[in-house]
Amino acid sequence: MTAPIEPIGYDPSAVESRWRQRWAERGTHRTDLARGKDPFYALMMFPYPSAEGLHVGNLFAFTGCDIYARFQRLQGHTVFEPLGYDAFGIHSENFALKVGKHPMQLIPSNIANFRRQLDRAGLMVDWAQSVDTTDPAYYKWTQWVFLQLYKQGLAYKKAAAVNWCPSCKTVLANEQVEGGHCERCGTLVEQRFLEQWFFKISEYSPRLLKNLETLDWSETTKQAQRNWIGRSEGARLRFRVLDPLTDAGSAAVSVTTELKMDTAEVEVFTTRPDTIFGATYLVLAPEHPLIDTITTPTQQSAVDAYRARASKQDLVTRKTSKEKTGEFTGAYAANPATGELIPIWIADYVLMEYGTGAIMAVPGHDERDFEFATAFDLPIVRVVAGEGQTARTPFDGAAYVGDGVMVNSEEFDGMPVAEAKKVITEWLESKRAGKSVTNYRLHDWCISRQRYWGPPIPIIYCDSCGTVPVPESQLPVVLPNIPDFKPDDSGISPLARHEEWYRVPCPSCGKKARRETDVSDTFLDSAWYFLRYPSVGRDDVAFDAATTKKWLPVTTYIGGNEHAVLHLLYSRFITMVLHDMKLLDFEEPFTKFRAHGLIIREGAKMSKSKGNVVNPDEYIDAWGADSFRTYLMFLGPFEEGGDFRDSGISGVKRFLDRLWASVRDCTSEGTPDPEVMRKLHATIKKVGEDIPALSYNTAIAAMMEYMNTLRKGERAAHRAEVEPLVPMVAPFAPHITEELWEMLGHTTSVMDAAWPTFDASMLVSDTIELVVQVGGKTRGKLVVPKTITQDEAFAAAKAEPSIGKFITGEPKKVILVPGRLLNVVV
RNA sequence: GCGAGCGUGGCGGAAUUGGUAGACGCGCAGGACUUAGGAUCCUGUGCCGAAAGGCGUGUGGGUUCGAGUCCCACCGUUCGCACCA
Repeated sequence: MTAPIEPIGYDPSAVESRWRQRWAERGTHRTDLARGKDPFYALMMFPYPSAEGLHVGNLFAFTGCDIYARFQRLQGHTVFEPLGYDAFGIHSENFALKVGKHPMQLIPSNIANFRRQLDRAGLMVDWAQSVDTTDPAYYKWTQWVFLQLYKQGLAYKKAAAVNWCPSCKTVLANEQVEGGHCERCGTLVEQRFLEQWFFKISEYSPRLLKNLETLDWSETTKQAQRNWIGRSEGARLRFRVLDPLTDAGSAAVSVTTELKMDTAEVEVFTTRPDTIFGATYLVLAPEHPLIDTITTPTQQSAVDAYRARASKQDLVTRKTSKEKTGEFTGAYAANPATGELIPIWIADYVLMEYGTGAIMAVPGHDERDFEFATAFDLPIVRVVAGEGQTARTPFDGAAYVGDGVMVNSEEFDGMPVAEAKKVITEWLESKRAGKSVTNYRLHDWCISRQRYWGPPIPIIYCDSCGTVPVPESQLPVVLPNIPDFKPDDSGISPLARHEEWYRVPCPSCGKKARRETDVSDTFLDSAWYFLRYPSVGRDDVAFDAATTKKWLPVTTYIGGNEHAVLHLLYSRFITMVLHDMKLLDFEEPFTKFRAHGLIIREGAKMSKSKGNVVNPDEYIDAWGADSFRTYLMFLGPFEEGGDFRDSGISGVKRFLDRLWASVRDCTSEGTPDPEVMRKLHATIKKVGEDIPALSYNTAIAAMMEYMNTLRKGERAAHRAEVEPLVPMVAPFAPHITEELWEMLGHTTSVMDAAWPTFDASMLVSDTIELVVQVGGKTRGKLVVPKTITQDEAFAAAKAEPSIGKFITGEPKKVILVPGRLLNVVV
């Protein structure tokens, strides 16, 4: 980096340390939660306190939020701006494993380091209301949240697949699987079924989707949630399985009469019920429970082998590999539309967790089915004809997925696809072969982690009473400090190795029982933390009713779009559940959400391997926090991020130096310059509009522009010209502006000053600069009265030689845009 | 593959409803003050051209008196999601 040889202008380190101290002494950043008027809850996503310390990305986000919050305070709101630490989870645990330290040792020192760095950044954070998710006083209530869901029947246990490393004998998160191999030992990862706790978030799909319409959120974030929830309309259709022993191969069998009532049925979900006449086979997911019943003896061993292979494959590669594999079960089902027998296959391109885990394959009109049918030589029938196609148009190596009319579909031939969807579904419904349904992609939230570094799930298993929730009075279930927190070859959860911990009496019958040894997902810690901040200190409740009513929902939430889906969706879900329990009077936690951009450097993402990581400490040492903050906001639109360059920061420092000098040298004698005052009012207006729109870069540019006007030709500013600028700069550069505010004779914090108001009458002028175009090309400009008419403007343009010379002959047309422009068409 | 966004000087980036393209900053050039300047201040700075003038917002079309902005096609790039039936 290019550090300055010596700081010029004002000395940031002296000013900044002085004000940090005064803020602490005076409690400038404390929020009067009980009595504050006009509450404004400005929330930023809390960080994971890594050992590397604060990242510029964190600081960029926090500064952006802080500016917004400070602006709201200057507007007269009582602002609450809390910050805490999201310190549980696999990141901390993996790092602890790597450096061979215990997370219980590591996290407090990481937090202390973060706090030191955050303090230097000049954030208006009320540290008295902080949270640390690893503090038992916090996770007591995380466990309480779990119990509320359990009470509502929204927490349940079921077996689900996890990535399993047979060599490390441990569960791996998806990000620990690299190309199907364990990132630690390189062994091929398998999947394994474990009993895990789930939250029924899928029940809330329609509400989570519908409420999005009412939220003031970044459109990209809303769209990401919509995609994730994945609503699709279609139908569930039932296919009767024929008894393979009696009917296999006899394609002429009439399906309607000869079937017994107890015959198995395959239910599929499809968004294209219209193509039922083209369904030439069925496919079940390898995990489908019906496979055992329907597979014929001759196919049994092949099917078993395929299922074994599918289960060996790890979850990541299975989902990304596009190659079609499968196996025939030997069984057939009847197509309810055609009555024909179609074979039932199994293949891993069908996912058990979506829809019904089974599909009807329409190879003519679905690319995946087409690939599969081609690979296994299954029949492909056209049932939709597009423009210029007929029932007999051959497929040119690909499925036809476009629009068109039905063909080869008996009485539905000629019907447009959209209409056929409806009509054919109704027809199938009347035949009791299906019904129209809305399906959601969103599946239940697995909150179990077979790990150490998280809050223990507050459940006890008793041989007599079964699953017993830990009574709320016994919370927290404290995570024990065990030295062997590593997942090792002994089995599943590290806590499961500690009998002295998991052996407890049953809370209901007192007999010997056993604790749940899994911990909960980090996303649960962060799904409710915003409820806790205002109620920190209350040991008796998770959140105080009156305080919550006053301060929530969160007024504005600012954070990274990497959490657009999971964190934000989980927070919404938990809030809805608590709302339904009448514990909250709102069901959406974040009224307004804005996603900030990403800071890159020299066009590339910052990463240790590229060696382009910016250490905020260095820059704050060299330039001061005020310059650093302002520079971060100046380098691009906040919502898009920007390119960090060492060279750019000097311009911002110069701006603050010039502000300093202007205040120091300002005079109260004489009168302010009217032109400067006009510019001042225009600047007040512009900055006051830009900040709430998060257009920080243009707000700073406007203030710089004003500074140029103010000091043009080395003039000394009048006090009235420069004083209003101080609170305007304050959100960006809080330390220096406190100092300047004091220099101007004020005894209270600049944050308790009012945002300057602008006088709209100052902005209007009697004359305007009229741009004159001839034939659409700009040829000059004229200073004219605002009320000029078209004829007058034309005459004036013609009279001006530098413009008039382009007006040759009679104009075809003259256009006046009042107050702006005159275009003469020749 | 699907979805969303973005392509503007040497660089980061500005541009109401279509109405002076390049604000602001960096860099660069010239000057002032200086023993000195990598500090500070002032002036200039899209490209070509001596000038007049011409050309310019990824490419090619279109609408319009007028397009960075609107429409169509394409190219490049970034970020999500990814066999979701």
